[in-house]
Amino acid sequence: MPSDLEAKSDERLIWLREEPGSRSPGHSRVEIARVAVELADREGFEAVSMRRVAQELGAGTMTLYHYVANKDELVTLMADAAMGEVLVAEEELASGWRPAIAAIAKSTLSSLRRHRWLLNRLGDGRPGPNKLRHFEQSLRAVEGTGASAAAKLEAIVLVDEYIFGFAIREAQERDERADRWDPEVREFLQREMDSGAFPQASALFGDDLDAAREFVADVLLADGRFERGLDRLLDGLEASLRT
Amino acid sequence: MPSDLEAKSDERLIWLREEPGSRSPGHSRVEIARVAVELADREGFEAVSMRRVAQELGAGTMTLYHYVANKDELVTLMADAAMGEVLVAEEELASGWRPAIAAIAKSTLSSLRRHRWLLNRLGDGRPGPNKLRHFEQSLRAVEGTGASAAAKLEAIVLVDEYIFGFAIREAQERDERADRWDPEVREFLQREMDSGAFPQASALFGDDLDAAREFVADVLLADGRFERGLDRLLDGLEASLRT
DNA sequence: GAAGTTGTTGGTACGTCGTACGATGACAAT
DNA sequence: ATTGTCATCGTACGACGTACCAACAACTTC
Repeated sequence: MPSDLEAKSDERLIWLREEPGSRSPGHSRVEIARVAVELADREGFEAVSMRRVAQELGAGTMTLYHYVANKDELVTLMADAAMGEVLVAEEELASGWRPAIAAIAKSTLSSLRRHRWLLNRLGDGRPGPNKLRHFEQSLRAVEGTGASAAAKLEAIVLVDEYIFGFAIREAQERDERADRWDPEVREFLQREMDSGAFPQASALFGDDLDAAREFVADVLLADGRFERGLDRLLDGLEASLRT
Repeated sequence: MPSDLEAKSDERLIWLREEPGSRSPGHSRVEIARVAVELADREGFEAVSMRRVAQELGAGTMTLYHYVANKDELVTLMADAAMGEVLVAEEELASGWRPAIAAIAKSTLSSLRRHRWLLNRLGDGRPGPNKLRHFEQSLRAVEGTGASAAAKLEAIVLVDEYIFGFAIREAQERDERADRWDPEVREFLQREMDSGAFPQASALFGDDLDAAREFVADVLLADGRFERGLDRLLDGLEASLRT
């Protein structure tokens, strides 16, 4: 019933199976993951097929299955590789919980920006080594607050949720702007506005839809919007930690 | 480069093409969307194939293509149908901006809960009629604040982002709990904790991983966590609106 | 009525995908 | 040399989205 894999799995979790290596294999999981991530970054997630990744590696398709049980595990590897990039330098953690959390948050966001395909895979939260490391860092960041375990956990999760939400909306907005304000969409919106059914939206947008589009993009992609929202969240958290 | 459709499209946007109807067709877009949504809710998003939806409808596969140009449009229809459910009753909007926004937010969350597959499609923000209606409602909700257009927009988006983030994390958590705390994952975590590389996490979790798992789920799935986070956000917004 | 037009249906087929199966080659131990 | 096992990957199967087109049905025009 859960949308994901039905788990045939007499197989063990990938993190518990060590990768082949006894007789000098030609590849490795990290190499495969790296190639797959590069491919996804370059040509989009839907370009990542077993055949294509194998080709990119200069190997036969089925060779991949010696390193990975199925495609889902490949994606798990990719996601964990990306998670490895969000770890921040140790010094960043030393300067109080707010800057520390902010640093981790910004690093997470920039990883999500680099790897947009991650956004589609946010739903499946299988923890991997790098996700654990990230979690550990987050805990270190809030160590000094003296808050309860539950409060710490909730704070970390709340910030993560904000990051995901922001990244999704931002990517969406960027796509829309990159599509150069598709005339079809424009026509649709124009018609809807003219119908009179959306007085508030019409008032907000004015009569010039193009200008309105520009305005929306400017607001949503404005520099510092992420930091501003994060600050609001941290303000709320700080207040609730003090009580 | 954007991961989505390369837009062959001499075709027009689905909302600008009226659906077939001149000679009493056997189906309709809303019917198709309804069936597809039910199927996705029941058996997960990956069960939604053109063949399967057609079968569910008692029609031939290719018949669908008379109502819809391709699968992507079917999904667009599904997403907009789900958006229709987030509209709230008019009275909810009358009682001040905070309760109004909160009502809309809760309605949005419950739609995301009913249709988990929506979470995977959050990235593609093609606006449909129901999304416009939802946006209009949100604007009505903040109408009384007297804030600038940009501030209103930013506020609405910020709340939406929180909702998405929350829904994603919650679904993840629910899945993990529903999988009955997979012994493989448990073994992996146990090993990592024992490695000594995660002192903070170890301290937080204690030595009983099962109890720790329960604790985390309790915190993250606690009643009212959504409302609490939302309140924090609205507090921040309220403060920033006043200045 | 008949004939023509055109909306509606869906069968067949092609190229893609994930991957099961099993043949082949390469190395290490005997 | 022989054997066993690791590593590679060709072939094939059943799913998928959908292009193409033949068939049918309903309305229009005479």
